[in-house]
Amino acid sequence: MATKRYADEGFSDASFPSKRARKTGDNDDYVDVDEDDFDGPDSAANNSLIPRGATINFSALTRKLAQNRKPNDDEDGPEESSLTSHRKQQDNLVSHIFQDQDFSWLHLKPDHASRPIWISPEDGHIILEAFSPIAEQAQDFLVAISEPVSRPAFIHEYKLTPYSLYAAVSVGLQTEDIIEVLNRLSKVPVPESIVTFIRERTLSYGKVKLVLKHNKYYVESTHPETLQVLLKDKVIRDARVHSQPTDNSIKAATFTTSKAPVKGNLVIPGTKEAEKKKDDTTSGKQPANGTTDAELFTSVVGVDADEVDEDDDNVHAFEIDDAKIDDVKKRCNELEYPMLEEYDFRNDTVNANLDIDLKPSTVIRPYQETSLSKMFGNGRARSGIIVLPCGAGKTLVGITAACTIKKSCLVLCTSSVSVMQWRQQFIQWSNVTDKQIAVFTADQKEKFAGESGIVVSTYSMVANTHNRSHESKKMMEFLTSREWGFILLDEVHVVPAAMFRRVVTTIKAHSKLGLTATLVREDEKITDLNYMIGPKLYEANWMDLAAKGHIANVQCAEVWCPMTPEFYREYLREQSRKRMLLYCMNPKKFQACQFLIKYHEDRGDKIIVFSDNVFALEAYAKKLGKLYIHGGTGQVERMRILQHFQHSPAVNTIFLSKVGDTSIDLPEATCLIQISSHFGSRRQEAQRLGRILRAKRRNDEGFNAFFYSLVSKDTQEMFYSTKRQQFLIDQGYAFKVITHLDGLEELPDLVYKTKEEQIELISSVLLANESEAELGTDVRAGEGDLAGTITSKDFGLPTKFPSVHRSTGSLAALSGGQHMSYVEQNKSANKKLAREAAPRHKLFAKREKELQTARKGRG
DNA sequence: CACGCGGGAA
DNA sequence: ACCCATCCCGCGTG
Repeated sequence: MATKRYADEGFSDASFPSKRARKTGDNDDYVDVDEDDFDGPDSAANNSLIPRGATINFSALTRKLAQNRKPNDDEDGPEESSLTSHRKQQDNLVSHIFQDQDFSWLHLKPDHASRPIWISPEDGHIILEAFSPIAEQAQDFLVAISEPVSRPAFIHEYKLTPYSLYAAVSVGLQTEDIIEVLNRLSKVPVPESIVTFIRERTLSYGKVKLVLKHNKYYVESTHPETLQVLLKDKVIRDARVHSQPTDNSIKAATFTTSKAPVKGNLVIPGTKEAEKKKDDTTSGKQPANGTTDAELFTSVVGVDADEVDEDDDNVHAFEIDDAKIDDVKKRCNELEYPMLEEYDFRNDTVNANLDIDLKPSTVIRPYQETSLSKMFGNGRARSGIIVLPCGAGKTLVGITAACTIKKSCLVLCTSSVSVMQWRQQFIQWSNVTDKQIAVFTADQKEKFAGESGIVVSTYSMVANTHNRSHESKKMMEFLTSREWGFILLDEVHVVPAAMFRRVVTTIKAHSKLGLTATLVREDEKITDLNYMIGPKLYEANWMDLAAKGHIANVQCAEVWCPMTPEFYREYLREQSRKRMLLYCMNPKKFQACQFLIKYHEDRGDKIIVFSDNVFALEAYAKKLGKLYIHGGTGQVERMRILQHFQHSPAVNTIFLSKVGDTSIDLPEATCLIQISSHFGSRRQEAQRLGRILRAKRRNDEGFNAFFYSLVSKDTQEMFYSTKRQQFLIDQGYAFKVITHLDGLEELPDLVYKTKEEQIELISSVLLANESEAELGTDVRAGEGDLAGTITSKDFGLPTKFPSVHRSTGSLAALSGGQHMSYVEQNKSANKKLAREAAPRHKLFAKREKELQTARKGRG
């Protein structure tokens, strides 16, 4: 094996990794063949990831290179012409996927077929062949260094960003190792531009840590020169504490040097390791290598962990005054050396320990263990964010982290319902006692007894500045006056909101863990989290978890409901707000909803129907004779309805408004129907889907849960629906479009079957709308607007109305012998729609312009 | 003091 | 371009 060979050649000294990286980082390495490389076929065949030592078949190589020439090269002869046509065919296929991007000029490595990734030199996008035998390991690596963009079945897309690289460095990866592994995985040599980008972005990011150790704060780095740079700054220099009074000029150049932290004998409770430890009394040995950072590399490229970590053996640090921490942090951000926070909780003797542990019966799942190993990989608690889908056990991850740190812990949630849930789950999974855990909300203001404990509260409780009750003030003093070992931020995607971000600064916590299922917002504030909390430590792949049976396998579908002529006429003449009501109340949608409920109730499913619009919610639920909950429903009534839904065989369907998105502890459901889905919130869509991910029974059909979006055809809903689905599509969910529900017409007691009923529905909608409109100060409809004219007030996009692209021709062909007729809505088509609808990014706009002028020049 | 209501905030 | 939720507080009852 080539790695071995390097060791034999004597490169295994301390500088080995960077030396080797320099060698392989040279792109020509893969094309230039020196005789050293002809060392037999076995060396390459055994390990597809070895860049050098591959047997190179020259004719194959030249053929490869020829094939990768631009297609418009001149060709003659009969053979070439067939080749040309083949190439054209290929080109069509490829350009369909990659749009206007053509990278066929890139040199493929000779053994490219066994390497699973491809890197775009222009924008740092990485394409992964998910069907590669080593895809899983490659995925582990890619998740660590880049941002997952899209992960459908076969081809995954990732993107290198400054943040992702920041995160990579922070979990312990080194610049040259990142480049090296990328190079080994890649079909094409890692482009120079990308190498430069990685070097630039990892030069300062993630290199500096703020560590609390033996109750002193240290600025720590594996690179002494980085510390020197920081000390050139006055603010930081002034914050420095010299342990022994020595002459500054000499002392300034020397740092405390110690062994780099290792995981050592830290055991995360609930893991297999912990299980082993219990049986094994002679537990002096290092735990089995399976969770360390270095393992990442071993699994991917077969480099020994020792080799990779050699640079990392020592860390250098200087102490700083704890009163000046905030100044130093701020200054480091300004200097572009953001400090990662690490908490050496095992050596914190000032803050009292909290005697909690997981119950012996509690065992965590492999991916939960993986996410926690990213956090505790070096034996300290790193601050950061863990992204897991709903129903995958985020709470247990948080609780396990708290049980590992064993210090006072503050948990913050978005609603009081989840406050109670967290408390309940803590008691369920760990041996925490009633006295150790306290709740702080508007109606319960408890403190824990003793030195240490857990407080569960809401963001608004802690962030609130105005109008404090006396009790709250006292409680806030309690929270702000003490040092917290650990702060858990549930639904961390809400934290960037201007108000909530205050909590991060007012509470003193040594380590912060953010949990979320959907690290997306429609604004760009999500990136702020990198510096407010820490980097993303782990993100699970939904499809992966579904395949392994941890979360439900969901069939997603978009049901197109045509508008009745009467409704469509009203729709066209109305303003946006009334339009929404009209497409929600579309009789065809009513019928589709009724049909789907019947269909799934007959299968024995439990169904939740979501509607953002309360008017529609009430109308649907009443018409179809189902129970419903919305914001106005009292707490007691809510519980009663949910109880019925959960236990009574007579109640299999409930209707929910936005209350269902968060703040309701929903029982398990297996089918979900959305009847109103306007604004394009990807997060809401994902959150709703998450409501059925817990369902894992009925495995016989292959799918355990169903997710339907009912969409009124040729309305704005089509556009929003596409936008909303984007997050799930990126996670790998395929939305099918249902244009016809077979058997709907034959449904007994089908609602709104006659024209008279439909007309009546319209007038009730318009009437309700009138009275409701009086409350608001909506702009009245323009007097001169004619029916059928799309006014300029309408969303500003009249020419790009998405329905134009979505309408299908013949429906007859789609209705097969099945209960439902499906037509595949492919991902790229969805993406295309989204791209056309949304304003293009500057970069793309520029590119497009260039291409257009180029085309003009040619034609 | 346990409620239910209305108000303000975001 | 926007409604629906939540939260907290304070006040009034039984």
